[in-house]
Amino acid sequence: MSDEFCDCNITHKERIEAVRSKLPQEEILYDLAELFKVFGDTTRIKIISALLETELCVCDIAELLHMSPSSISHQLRVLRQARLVKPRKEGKVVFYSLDDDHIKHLFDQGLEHILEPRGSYHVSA
Amino acid sequence: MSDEFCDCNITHKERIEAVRSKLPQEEILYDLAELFKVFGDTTRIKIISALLETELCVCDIAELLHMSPSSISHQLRVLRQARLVKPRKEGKVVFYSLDDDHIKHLFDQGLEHILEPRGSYHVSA
DNA sequence: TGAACATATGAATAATTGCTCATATATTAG
DNA sequence: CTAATATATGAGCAATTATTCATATGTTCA
Repeated sequence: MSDEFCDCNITHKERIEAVRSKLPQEEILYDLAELFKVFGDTTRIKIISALLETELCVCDIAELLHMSPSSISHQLRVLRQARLVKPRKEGKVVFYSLDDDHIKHLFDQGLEHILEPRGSYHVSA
Repeated sequence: MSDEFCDCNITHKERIEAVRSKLPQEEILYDLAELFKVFGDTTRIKIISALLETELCVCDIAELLHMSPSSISHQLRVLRQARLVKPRKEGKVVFYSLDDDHIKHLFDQGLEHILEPRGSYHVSA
């Protein structure tokens, strides 16, 4: 066969096709990876974690994380574009808060994985 | 004050300290970002999505995703180190499966965010 | 209007990362 | 043991990205 990407002889064609038919659309998986990528940065996770408590302005967050307002603003833009936070303008000040509560669920679900006791495979060996 | 990281005058000290006292430990947040980072790649999300259906060997996955066994093996190592997948050896063949079911919850929670209708802020404007 | 300030953004740079290629390890068959 | 095969891994390269610095935008107050 010419349409092989792996020179192995042992691939289970039926199993592969069964899985392929059940996979979400390419675009969905791409967007999903993009979403997780946004969570996958220490600065942004800290911002999200802080906004889980209360809304904060850009300078509050900068002060909280000991970082420059500029870098925070850059990261808030990423979070905005991912629909994770929303701004509320009050004069010169912009307050940010979380955009919906899926975010808390995602965050907590991640925490559970982090904090759970190690499985047997990883303990031994 | 000398310990300011933001030259703004408007930061709410009390609010910042209140949030700071409630933030998870630095290390927890770091690990959490690392976990999400693992989900934040298209190839790895596809692997996870496939393993949600059934266990697969390295070559199955390579064939499924039209990628080289080498690149899949590299990514499986990342997934292993994050305790997201576990190997099962059968002769020369190594079958991978998901390590626990937090993973499905995380995956589904992410999907919900992706698929939900856009909020009002993002729709208008 | 103009100065001060909070935030946003573009460009540049340093660090990270995913893939490829070459090679190593491990298992099975002969 | 040797050849063949499935997987793992190290080095190198190209692409992505988080931060900094300079500058722009927008709001308030005199």
